[in-house]
Amino acid sequence: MESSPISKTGNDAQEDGFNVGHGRATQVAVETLRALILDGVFLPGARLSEKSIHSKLQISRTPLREALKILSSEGLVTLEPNRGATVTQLSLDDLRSTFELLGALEGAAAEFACIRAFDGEIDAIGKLHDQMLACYEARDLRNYFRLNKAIHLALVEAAHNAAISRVYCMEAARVDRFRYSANRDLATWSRSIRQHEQIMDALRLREAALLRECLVSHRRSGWELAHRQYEMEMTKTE
Amino acid sequence: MESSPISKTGNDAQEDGFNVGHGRATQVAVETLRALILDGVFLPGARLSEKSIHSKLQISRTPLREALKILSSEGLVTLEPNRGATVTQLSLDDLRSTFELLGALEGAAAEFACIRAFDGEIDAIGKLHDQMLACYEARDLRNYFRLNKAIHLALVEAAHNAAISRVYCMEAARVDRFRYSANRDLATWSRSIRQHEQIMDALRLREAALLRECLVSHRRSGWELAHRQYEMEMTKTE
DNA sequence: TTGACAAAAATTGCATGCAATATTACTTAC
DNA sequence: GTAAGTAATATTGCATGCAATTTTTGTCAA
Repeated sequence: MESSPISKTGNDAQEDGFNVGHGRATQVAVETLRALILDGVFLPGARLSEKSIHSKLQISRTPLREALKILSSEGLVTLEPNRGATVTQLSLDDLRSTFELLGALEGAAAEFACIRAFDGEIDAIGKLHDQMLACYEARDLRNYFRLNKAIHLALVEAAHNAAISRVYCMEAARVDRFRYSANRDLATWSRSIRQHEQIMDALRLREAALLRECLVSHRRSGWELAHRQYEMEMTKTE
Repeated sequence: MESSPISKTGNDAQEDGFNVGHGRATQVAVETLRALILDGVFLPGARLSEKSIHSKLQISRTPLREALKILSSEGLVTLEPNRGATVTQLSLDDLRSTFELLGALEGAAAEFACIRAFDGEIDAIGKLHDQMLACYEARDLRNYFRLNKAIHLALVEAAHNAAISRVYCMEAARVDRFRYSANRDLATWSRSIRQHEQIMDALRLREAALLRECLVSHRRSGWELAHRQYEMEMTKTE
């Protein structure tokens, strides 16, 4: 070797140590961006210019563009031809229709779960439920949300329907920010707890129609909270 | 101009006349590939190597790769790292779960449609229904399928729920090949017609529960047909 | 012939350069 | 000062070249 070692085609720009190797940059870009959007680091409406992200995340433009295309078809990012990407801004109608969709998915999942779930799965949901109750007693909102989300997901998965699970996860992610908002009074919180108690009872008895009814009602409450949260964010931003 | 006109960076390879201009290659790639996959030109399991498609469709690799990423998140294409893309092969379980999902979506849409649909929308569905009946009488299978699909779509759209419509279209496309298979005897066909009559009646009366019941029943029949079609294709291929 | 191993070819993944388009800054007339 | 027009700048879209990886081919020993 006569000259200094040339690693790749001008890869010298990448100075950080954790090069994940070949064939993962797009994947990394998708996951990083998705996390940043869902965690609210990139707020709705924010421009995601290729250059700014490139310099921030040290991801080259090609995998970045592929990632943006993927996130766009997930609905997290909005692409305008020759104008670049922005974080998708949900309209109130988007939010409403997505909540109705999630309700439909949970309702259907509930019926299938009553038929197909293993006893072990129901027990596992029961355990999550108990943990969630403990968080409620301790007024631990953060973990309450986490467990709440886990319960709803576990219930959907208990339906043993890959398509429903897949769509549910994707759509739920888009509106999570509004589902788990911090502004809830104790009355609202305790009502949610009571609904979850009913849900657990119906699930344990495998009463499909009843469980569906509980979930529909629960979701209606969830929508009202999300709606308020949405209005609040909008007025705050204005 | 002294030398011969240089158009773009070696764009001379593109000899066909219909250059759509700047900023549309990826879009074109997505739509072309999607059509080719859904029309069965590229069969499930077929490899979609970048080079072969590039030479066939005259689309350069960058927009092609972006298109494949998009189709992958739509579920039409399966990507394996460093191994390229293949047309997604649905397992029987994928097919079942997708049919169940479509049932859930149509069921929910039915209830919303009974509340929200304009009279004009219901009339329009009625017109499609009558046209479909005429195709049945004429034993015009091709147009029967086309109208059948249009009716189901119009019913979902009558729910005025963008999220449900979006997911329905995407998931329905993935399994269309199995829904509208040619191998149906007259008895099956006439049963489907009778179910559609009931659906129209329930919709006109805006009887949500009844309409849901009709759709669930209709879809169960559809699943049985699709299941048979799937088994047939599998045994034929083996 | 079969198996393991290695070289060669093919294929994917990524970085980058240039063209096309959009946006901003600037000039000038009114 | 404002509006319209134009030049300058920035940004996106795409083609291509090279590195990394996988697949195929070729070789030789058992």
